[in-house]
Amino acid sequence: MSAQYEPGPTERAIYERWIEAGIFSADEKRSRRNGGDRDPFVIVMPPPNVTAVLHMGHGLNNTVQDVIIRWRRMVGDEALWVPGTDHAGIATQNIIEKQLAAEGKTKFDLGREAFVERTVAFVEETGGEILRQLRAIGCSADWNRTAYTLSPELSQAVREAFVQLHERGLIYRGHRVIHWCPRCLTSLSDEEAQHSEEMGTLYHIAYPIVGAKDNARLTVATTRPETMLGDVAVAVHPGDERYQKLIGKSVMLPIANVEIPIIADEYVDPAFGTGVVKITPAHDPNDFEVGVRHKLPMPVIMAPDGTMANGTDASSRVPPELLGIDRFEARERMVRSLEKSRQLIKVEPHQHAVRHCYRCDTVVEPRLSDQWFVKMQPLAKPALEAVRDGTIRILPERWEAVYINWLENIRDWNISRQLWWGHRIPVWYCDKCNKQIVSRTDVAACGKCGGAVRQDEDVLDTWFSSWLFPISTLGWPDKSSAALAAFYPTDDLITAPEILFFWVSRMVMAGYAFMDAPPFHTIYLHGTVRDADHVKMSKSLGNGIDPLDVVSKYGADALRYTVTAGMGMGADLMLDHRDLERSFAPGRNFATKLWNIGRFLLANVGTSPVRSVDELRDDELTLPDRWILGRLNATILECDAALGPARPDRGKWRIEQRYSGLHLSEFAEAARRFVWNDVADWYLETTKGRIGASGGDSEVARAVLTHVFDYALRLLHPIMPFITETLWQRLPFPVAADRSEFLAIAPWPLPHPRSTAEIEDMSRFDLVREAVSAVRQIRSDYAIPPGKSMDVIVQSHANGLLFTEQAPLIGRLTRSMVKVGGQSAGAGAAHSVLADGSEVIVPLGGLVDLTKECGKLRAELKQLDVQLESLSKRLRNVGFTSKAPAEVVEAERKKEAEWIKRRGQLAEKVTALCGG
RNA sequence: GGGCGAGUAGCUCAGUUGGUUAGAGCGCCUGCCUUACACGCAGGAUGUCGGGGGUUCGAGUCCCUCCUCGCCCA
Repeated sequence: MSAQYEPGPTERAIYERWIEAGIFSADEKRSRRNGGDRDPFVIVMPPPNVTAVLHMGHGLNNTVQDVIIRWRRMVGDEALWVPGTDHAGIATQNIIEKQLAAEGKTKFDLGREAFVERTVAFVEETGGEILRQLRAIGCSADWNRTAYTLSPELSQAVREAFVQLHERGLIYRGHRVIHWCPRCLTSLSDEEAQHSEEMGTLYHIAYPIVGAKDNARLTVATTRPETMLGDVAVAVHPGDERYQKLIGKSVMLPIANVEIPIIADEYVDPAFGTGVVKITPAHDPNDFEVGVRHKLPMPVIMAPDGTMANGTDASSRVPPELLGIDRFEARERMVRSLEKSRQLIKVEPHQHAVRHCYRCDTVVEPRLSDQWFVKMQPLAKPALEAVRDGTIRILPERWEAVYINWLENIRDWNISRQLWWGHRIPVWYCDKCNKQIVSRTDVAACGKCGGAVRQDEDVLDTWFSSWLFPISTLGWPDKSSAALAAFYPTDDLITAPEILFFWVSRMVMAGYAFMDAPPFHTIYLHGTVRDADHVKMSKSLGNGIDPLDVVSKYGADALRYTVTAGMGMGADLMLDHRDLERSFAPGRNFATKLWNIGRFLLANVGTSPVRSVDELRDDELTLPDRWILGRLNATILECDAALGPARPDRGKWRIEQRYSGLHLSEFAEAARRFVWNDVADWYLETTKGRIGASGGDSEVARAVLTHVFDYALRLLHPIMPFITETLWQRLPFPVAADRSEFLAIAPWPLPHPRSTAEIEDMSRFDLVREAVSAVRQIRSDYAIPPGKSMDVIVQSHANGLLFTEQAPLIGRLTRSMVKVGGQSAGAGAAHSVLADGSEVIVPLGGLVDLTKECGKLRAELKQLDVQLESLSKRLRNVGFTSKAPAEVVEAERKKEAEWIKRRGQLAEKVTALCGG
């Protein structure tokens, strides 16, 4: 075995063997729902963009999923992790358009068909690269089931969903103001138009009142003066006394020179600005509502690309000198012009929310247009109820409130995108008879008049396909799909909070809408990966970490362990991109530690079969054996408690289980503590004198050490699959043991019932460890070189026998000669009093510093007195003894007795040594 | 403006329905290349649990209030 673990070649080879053995493939027939003998456990992967490359966000997200799916696979579930990608309409189209731009072309030069062909070719070549990268971090997805939103199967599901919802009256075509990205040239949903607080400017502009004798003017406040060319009215609140007399009159719109009415509408906030607002129905969603109420015209004064233009109903509102000018440039020019004509009254800084395109960050332009919408309220109802009644839980808990709040105020979903890349909307229009045909299959001619038809030019929002992922990837709408029967509903959905609305809540809606069942019972929202300054990692900011870089430097296991251990429930993960070594030290160090434990074990235990721990008799086991087996038991219980329960009991989460489980960092810590602090630091050291010796005890030590390491590797496998598999493959095993081919499918450890004897042994060995620490502390305090042997005397009333038995071990662990009982060494010794009142004495002759020794003991005594005083005070308090639970009081009494005993020992020592 | 969350060691975070002397990793200090491991071993230091008030026999944990930061939604 090499002295250094080499993750690179090892990981590749092992992954290959797993794939060849097909252990990641789930079998429908084995699912209990299909008559098999295993509970299905299913995770559907949040599909990355088909053009994406792996970043730490993916690394984190998929590590979490893999830890969970590997855990369930070992427990014995029919574990299925469905991988896939989505076609990412806007993002992918942007890439191709950029390529074209570099060639001096636009998509219009190619035409729609050629553009789509080129995009398909691009995706075929580079797409799915990210899924190959996921293999490098060990992801155990069922690659045979890899899905893609634009595949024929999933496209069929999209059409079926659209048509079904349309038939149910839940999809309709609407004419209204939507969010428009002038750069992507498409509409966006509310969720895709993300607002950020920005400092803008509030311009107060004077609109002359028509027919007023004294040249009176109304002052209107706006942050977007360029849109005033589309104003069709100014509005005041109907109850605003300042403007009562003006309602019904009109003002002259500056620059455009159009006369527009003064109207009254409840929507106006009289306290904001001057209490007068301009109404621009085609370029503001609220103004649009006002426009509808008052039956106002709706002139569009911008082209789709955000330049000023006389669009629908605008006649010549935009003056020639502004035509073709970008909206922001137009804003400045208009402000200058208003200033010149003294119609700019005031300019003040103003903080407001500005919406940006979530794909390209361009400021979104509200724009009047025709789009397809999904009516959300009926779909939201069961999705809301599912979380309220515990059918679905969200971890961390606080997100449930966010989810509920969003669904309660849900608005209709604009699913039209003016793109070429995506699922074309399955609607055909007959120009002859105006019939509109919504169809699952392509339509060639109008069914009513036989006239020619044309398909809707637009495509669907990418999320309209990904919201179907849990059902479409399993075969829906084919109701006879074996996969759907075996694996739906799925179990956990693991993703980042950013897409709770985009995707997660919509999947819940789709689950109920199309399967009448929730898609999963657990939503786990993990944190965000940030750099050392807490800034979210991103490629554009240059603060990203390439997971493959980490894999090649330190191994996938190091990456996975660091991520798992470093991430509290819902907490963000901080990693320093400038110092990978330090960032991933926890994982790398731990992997190395495992490797070295393995080296020790193989060098000492060897490879010949060991005895099975089940056949070891109690009287053969040493105290350390019983202790480590007890610790293993406790660790298994801790890991299970941190991870589970995996699913709700009878379809609904009971309140006491609802927020437990999936505490991956606690799972990682429990397993690490066992391996490092228990096995390596203590147990392994105790075997050093035993394994080499002849006789039966050597076999006992070989068996126990092998067993605890075997089980430790099983517990750690979900987190560090490669190194644990490598080591496990080399472990010696009992002859008769029924051993699986891979650790990846080896049974998850089960705890043994703990006996009273084991619990006693635990505290007995703890006392031995305390004695060892006491000796080591003395060695350190007196700077006695580690290599130099010392004499140690242990005096114990309570546990003399224990120390006599364990004296050789204590001696070996401290490099000393331990004698129990015997005469005190008097003044020339260092002392330590243990919890049970036993004393550890190290005679040091002239070496001992009496002042130092007395100071140490006195400080300890003083500290104990303070604690004892507070404890005794509590016990004297009748309120405490009468009101606190009996077992709490009892424990405190017991503790007091122990402390008093220890105090006596200490005080005696101080008197004897330091003269009181 | 509305809602939610966080503030615990230098840093990142645990801390279960209130109940031992508040923990871990990384970092820091001291000594060690002790034949598994210096990516390590042994020992050590470090906290008015954001401030204030309250409930309670008992508060990091529950309530109120203030301060700071973050997120989501208008």
